[in-house]
Amino acid sequence: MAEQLTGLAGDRALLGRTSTAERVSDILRSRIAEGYFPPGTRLSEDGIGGALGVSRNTLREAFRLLTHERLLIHELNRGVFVRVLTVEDVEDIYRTRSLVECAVVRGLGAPPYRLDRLAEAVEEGRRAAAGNDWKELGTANIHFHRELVALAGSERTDELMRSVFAELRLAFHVVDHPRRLHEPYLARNAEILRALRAGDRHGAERLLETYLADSLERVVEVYRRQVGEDAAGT
Amino acid sequence: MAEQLTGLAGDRALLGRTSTAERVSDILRSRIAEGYFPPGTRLSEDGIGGALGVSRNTLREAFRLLTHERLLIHELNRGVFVRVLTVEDVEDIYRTRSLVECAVVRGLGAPPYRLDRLAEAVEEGRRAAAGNDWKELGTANIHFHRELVALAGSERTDELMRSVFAELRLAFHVVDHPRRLHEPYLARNAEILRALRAGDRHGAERLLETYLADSLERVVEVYRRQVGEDAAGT
DNA sequence: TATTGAGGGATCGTTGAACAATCCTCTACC
DNA sequence: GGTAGAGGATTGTTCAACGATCCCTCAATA
Repeated sequence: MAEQLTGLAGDRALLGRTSTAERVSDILRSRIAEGYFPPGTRLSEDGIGGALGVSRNTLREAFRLLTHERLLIHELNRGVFVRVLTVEDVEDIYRTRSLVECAVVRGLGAPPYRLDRLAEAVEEGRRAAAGNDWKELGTANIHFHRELVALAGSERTDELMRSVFAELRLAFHVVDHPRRLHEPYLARNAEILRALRAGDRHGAERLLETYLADSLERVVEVYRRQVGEDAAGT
Repeated sequence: MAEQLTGLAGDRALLGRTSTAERVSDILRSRIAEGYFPPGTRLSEDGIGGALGVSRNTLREAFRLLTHERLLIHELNRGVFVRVLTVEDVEDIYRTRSLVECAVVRGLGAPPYRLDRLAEAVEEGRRAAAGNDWKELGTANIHFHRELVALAGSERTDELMRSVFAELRLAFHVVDHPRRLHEPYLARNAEILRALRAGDRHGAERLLETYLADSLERVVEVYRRQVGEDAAGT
């Protein structure tokens, strides 16, 4: 009986996941991720609440969840807006990524490492590239780096970086040439994976460091141009 | 005129007023931090709401904010409780600290560094120790490490670690011998500061690494005993 | 023409109330 | 001693209402 109960305890997470606010935030999150709500969009309580058929309180809780993930910003008495990243934000995101991701690789113990999920992310990227789905490739890239962080085995670090990656996606949605932005990094992800497979975490760290520096440069370049255009259009 | 306006823009943060829920959560956060509400305390909606004179809805909003910060946990139909960290939580906190703090020190550029705030935290610790105020010394220790992280100059990293340090304080409140827990590290903080002053970031990183390993060991040791007692008492 | 100020509509912030669902305690019972 | 059930207390959820704030419009003024 005892082991049956402890086995059941694992299912509790599923049972507790029935919150309406979480489901609403899931919907909004994917809408934002797919660009349906572009950065800067205001999400009105009445509009969204009416469309989804949930009460204002529930919706506000969903907003709060997404605000905590930095996908929305909340302005008092004005409502919530899809976050618009500044170039400084993008730079800070990469600063944090470089700090944490490199530290994770450096802090890996002796090989071998559990790289199956990392390899799966590379495969996912290959499939996306083969199908010319560049947005999907961007998602796969993010998965790769999330799995990289997961190698540290720290729940908190995972959560910290998850929100950073979610922010990064906001930046990706502003740019209009996803292929130029994501394609070069597929090969470099594979390269990092190869280095880790060989047990060369030092080499992997170096690769990662230049990877992030290059990626930042490119994102900022494209991003700055895009933001400039938007500002001119306003 | 233009430069006056850009100068004014910096004051906008001050202007951004806070909602009632935020103010309530500020109050509760500092109460929790100072140990007024020890871990495990149940915060009843009626009790707190009545004492603070806010409605249940507003209070629940404040609870949600703090739950997102991991300071409270929410049990369905039972209410919210001040979080009780498990030993695994403490270990994960230190895992994250070690990862990030060491990475920050390693990632410092060429000296000299802006160490005034770090030095101020050490001074704060000295004053607390001189006054035999060991809880205050724990706070000063946390300040030291927060300022250490701030050297990276990353807004996101700062915020990430702020919540980790807030959690850590929860652990500190469980132990009953704060002197044994905090006193040894005052000298070691000063030592790290000295290494950084000398521009020896490599040495500082090594000091920090052993510091965190030792601190974790001691906290876990004391913590495990305390938690064991509590479990026996229940 | 540009700026200022008043007014109105829309939206958000907060409260209070209501009712359902759940938990906890205490009692009665076997 | 252990169990079942009743009752009270607390939380979960929704709704309606009102005040506060923001934004837009428009007229008055320099």
